[in-house]
Amino acid sequence: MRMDDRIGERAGNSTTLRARRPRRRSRISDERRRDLIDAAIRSISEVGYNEVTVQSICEAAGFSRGLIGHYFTGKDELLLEAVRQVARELGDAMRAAIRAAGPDPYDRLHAVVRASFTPPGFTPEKASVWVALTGTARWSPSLAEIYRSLWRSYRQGIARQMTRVAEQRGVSIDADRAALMFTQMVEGFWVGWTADPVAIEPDAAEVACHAFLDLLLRRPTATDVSA
Amino acid sequence: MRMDDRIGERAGNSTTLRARRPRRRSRISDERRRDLIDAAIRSISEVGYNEVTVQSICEAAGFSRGLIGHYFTGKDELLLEAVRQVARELGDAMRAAIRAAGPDPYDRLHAVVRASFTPPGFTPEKASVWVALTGTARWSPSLAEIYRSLWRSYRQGIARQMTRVAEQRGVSIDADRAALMFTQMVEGFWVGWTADPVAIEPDAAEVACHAFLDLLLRRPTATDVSA
Amino acid sequence: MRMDDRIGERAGNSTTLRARRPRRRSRISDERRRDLIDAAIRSISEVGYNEVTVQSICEAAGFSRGLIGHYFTGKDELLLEAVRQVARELGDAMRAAIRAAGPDPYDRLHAVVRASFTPPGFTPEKASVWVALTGTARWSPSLAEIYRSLWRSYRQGIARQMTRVAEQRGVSIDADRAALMFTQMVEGFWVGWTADPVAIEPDAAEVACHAFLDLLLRRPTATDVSA
Amino acid sequence: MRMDDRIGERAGNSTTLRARRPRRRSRISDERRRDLIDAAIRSISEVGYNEVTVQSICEAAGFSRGLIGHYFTGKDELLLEAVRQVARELGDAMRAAIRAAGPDPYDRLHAVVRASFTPPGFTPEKASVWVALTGTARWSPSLAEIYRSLWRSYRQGIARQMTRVAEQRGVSIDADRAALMFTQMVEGFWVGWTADPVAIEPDAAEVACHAFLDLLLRRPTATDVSA
DNA sequence: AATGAATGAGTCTTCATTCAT
DNA sequence: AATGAATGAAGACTCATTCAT
Repeated sequence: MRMDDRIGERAGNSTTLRARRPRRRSRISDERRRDLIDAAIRSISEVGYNEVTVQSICEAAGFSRGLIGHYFTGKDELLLEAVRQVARELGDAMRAAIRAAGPDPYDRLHAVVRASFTPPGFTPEKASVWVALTGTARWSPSLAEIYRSLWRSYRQGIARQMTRVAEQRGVSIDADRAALMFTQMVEGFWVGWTADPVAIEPDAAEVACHAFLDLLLRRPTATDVSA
Repeated sequence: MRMDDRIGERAGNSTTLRARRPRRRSRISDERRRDLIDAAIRSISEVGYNEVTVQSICEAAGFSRGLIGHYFTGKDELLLEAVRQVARELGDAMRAAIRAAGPDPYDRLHAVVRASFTPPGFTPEKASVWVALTGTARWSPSLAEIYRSLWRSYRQGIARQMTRVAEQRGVSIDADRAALMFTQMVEGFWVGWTADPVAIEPDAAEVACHAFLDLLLRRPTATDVSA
Repeated sequence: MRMDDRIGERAGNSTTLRARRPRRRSRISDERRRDLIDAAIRSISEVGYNEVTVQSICEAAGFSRGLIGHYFTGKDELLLEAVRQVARELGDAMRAAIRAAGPDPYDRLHAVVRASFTPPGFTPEKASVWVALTGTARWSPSLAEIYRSLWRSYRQGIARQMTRVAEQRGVSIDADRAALMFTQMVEGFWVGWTADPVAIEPDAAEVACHAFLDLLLRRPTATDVSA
Repeated sequence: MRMDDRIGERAGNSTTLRARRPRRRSRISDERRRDLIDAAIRSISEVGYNEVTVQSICEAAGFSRGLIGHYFTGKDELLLEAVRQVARELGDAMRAAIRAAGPDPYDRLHAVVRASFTPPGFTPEKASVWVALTGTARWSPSLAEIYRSLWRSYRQGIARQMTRVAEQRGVSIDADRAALMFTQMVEGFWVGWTADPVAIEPDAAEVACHAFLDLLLRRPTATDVSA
């Protein structure tokens, strides 16, 4: 199916080509949209992004095929909303973890690590949707945008905390580069777990990321040569 | 399209229901298979794994649609071969880089890093095919197998060299975990570059990975807390 | 096209690889299935079993090509149902004729003959579908089964009535063999009419079959040598 | 595949639309044509008329796919020749049987019966090709013509012999009708054996046809009522 | 003479979408 | 609000045929 990026915007805002009544947002309307989005997430996770069909989604939602047309301009929009939803929940989980970790930047970093590999931030469903997204983003501006914004804000937060820890410890680091290394390692673990869950387990991934932070933020020896 | 994993094996071995001519491997036959595989790689890279069609491949190859049937069981087998080909070339490039780097394990590690982000190992085409693979492997045993084998051998090589460097330097590391961290960081950079080529550039990725190695293998301070 | 005999069973029972909605039998659903089956019969009769296409059927039914997928697993299933339908109607017509003929076995035999060459049992459409079936049954277990069951029951009924007439008249016959001769003669006339309608007309065929019955069931001379 | 009846004529005579070198009949040329025709017969018998492909024929002949174009205008012509060949051999076998039976018309009739259900006239291969023909003749003028001519001559011969026997015995029969009954019974047995070889065996068929002749040609009682 | 490489038309099937009820 | 009937476009695959070698 072709990701039609013109309808990537929110349904409410978009003016699609063929006139379509905007269906004012009632209580039940929101509920159905949500039902379908959740079903889409489950369905992607189950059969894969390529194999999802309107049929498989509506079956997962317990509704008939035709319903989708009442709440979304089409399959593409629904899928996009589903991915957006996952991205939003990932971001929310991170923020919540940071908030819960208290003010200490070191604690916060490790809280982010934990949140990155344990529910509700990391779940099999979310991870597989996310990885499906990464595998398609290159050819879909809308998905790429979702990808960019999640990591951009994640990365910024990480860099900020790293800077503070480094300052606390008197360590000098290139925070931007370190944050980049960190986010891509996390990304790599997500992808790895999805593609090869035997070799890459969430627990090990979490431990590895904690270790990376410590490696990065430990005080170097006098003779240290690292850049 | 459904990745039918039963036909993942080489065409020569598979016995489909309808007897299929074993197609003696002639010179031209091999050449055409190669042509089509290359075209498939280009086509995946151009339009994405989901959007590749027999037509897009054959157009890229400069042949008519029907030709695929002469050299492959079907589209699925061709795509699989294309992905295998990419994986093989990635592996070959790594091995060649190591060989070229000479015997020193430290040089070898950095050579692998370089090869991971510069041609011929890393090319936009290969990277995008690879990332398409990672986004689908979860739902396709054949793709998952390709994924596993590439990283498994890559990881082993890395761990071996890391162990040797650590011994040389008198540093104690958990080589397996370090290798895991390393491979997933590389994977994360590949995915990141593909999905967001502006934020993540191959050069920066390479620098970051070199830095990671140094971080990992530098002599720690007496007070260091890392595992 | 290949007659896939694995899907010869009713759609409701079959479990195909991809789960297929059992399609609740609604009023309109039954009606459409029937429409398509009738159209398939017309289409076979018109262009021949080998030349029937999904398109020719749907055109005959006045629907679009895609509809077939809603009501049948595929073309094969539809064709099989069409042939089953013809066989069923043939059997029904015979039974109805026998019932209408009253209790006398001699009357019943001739009623069967009449029904075998006049509507509604025998119609050009039914005959041509039937003959198409006979020409393919050898290579299709499902069609062969249809063939077998029709004639088996036809033959049994004939043999029973023949036995009774023979008893009435004090004639000794080998009823099974006679029934076999009879059914194959009828079959031969059907085939003959279809392939060469000029030489073999239904009227003549009917007369011939009546004559055969009389020949068989007449009282023999004292010197008769027939077995 | 569409039976293109315009090329039903012999290759040598026909002027097909696209210019085609007539390929003068050399020794080897005739041999190859014959090879291909035989292979076509085997192939029809094996996979059915509908499923025969140029590939299956050429494989059966031990040649490559392209060869067919050298000796026939196309698949259709080859199939037609194959069917013609079968019809010719059936006719030849009947004539040979009659000749071998000597001058007595009664012997001749039974010789025809025997030849109709035993090799070389009747063989599984020939029978299945023949039945495939009967199932398609309705929609193909060329096949219909083959059908007609075989039975026409068969029927004439039978009628002639029946007349002679009837005269010898002083029995009055409608020879044409009797011949028709006879040929259609034979046809019905052929079809029946092909479609349901368990219920209808050649031996039983032969016995039944002998019985039919005796039934037909026995001296009737004074009170006989048959027409 | 024979091969097999290449073509492209034709067919079945899937599926997103529309719409009357 | 929800259904499911119907459409038609798009894709994969088969296969007869052509033709250079």
